[in-house]
Amino acid sequence: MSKTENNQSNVTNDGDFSVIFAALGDSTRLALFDRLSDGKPRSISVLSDDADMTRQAVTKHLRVLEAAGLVQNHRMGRESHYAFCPDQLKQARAYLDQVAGRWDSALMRLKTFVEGDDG
Amino acid sequence: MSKTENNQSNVTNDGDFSVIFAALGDSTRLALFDRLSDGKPRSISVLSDDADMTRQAVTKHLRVLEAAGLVQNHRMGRESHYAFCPDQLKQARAYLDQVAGRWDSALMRLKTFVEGDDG
DNA sequence: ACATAACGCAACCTCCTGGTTGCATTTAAG
DNA sequence: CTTAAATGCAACCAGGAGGTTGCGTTATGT
Repeated sequence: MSKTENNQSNVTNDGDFSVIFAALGDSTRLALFDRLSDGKPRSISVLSDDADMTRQAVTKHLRVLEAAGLVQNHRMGRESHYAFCPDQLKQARAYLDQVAGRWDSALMRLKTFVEGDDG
Repeated sequence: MSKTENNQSNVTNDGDFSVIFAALGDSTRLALFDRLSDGKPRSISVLSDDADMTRQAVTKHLRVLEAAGLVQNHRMGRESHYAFCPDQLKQARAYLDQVAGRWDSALMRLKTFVEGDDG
């Protein structure tokens, strides 16, 4: 990815975003994230109750989400509560908007080119 | 994920979205997708030239993107061109918007509750 | 005080993923 | 026609991801 091409991708670091997407790229984790989006923090046990896997597996998934900054963890007494964290979500949305915008303007350029060529 | 809770996630199938996010959840693939977002289709060789891996590896990544519907493939003579495909991107954006919206309205409810409680 | 609920840690296992190599095939170029 | 480019296919490999089990530790509740 260097100089042979008009590289205007302008993305400071794809890597960061790929971490976010990778965290959401598992159906179990996406379901957990989706469930926490109502704002209510939940303990690991509660989140594990209706999952068809072990508490430990859910714990691992929650830690992946936490490492990606999508979720926050607060220990309350003997239980550890995980809560939705919107920052990285906004980042991901902004990135996808940027990519979509690049595509749209490419379409615009093509359209005006064709129209100018035709008319 | 059943009935013990006010499950309004309203997501028909988390799985589909997780496939999209998983496809974007690799820095190499995200870079490829980002690069194709300018609308210009590119051959595998061109896309492999400035990647620090084998053509076969790039091919595999492109196929993952294609399987997720993020990219389209058209064979042109002896070379196969991959082009950006915006549909699934829009889907992913819409989903993230939905989640963010759920979070925002949860915040709103909390805010009005606190204000009503206080004043 | 004691039982138990909620959790962490670590070992372990299996399978998928990212990547490579070698070779065959199709297509363009000279 | 012959050569080289662009790709496909298949086998293979190492490492990581998802998941389980067992056990220890810390709080809660009674």
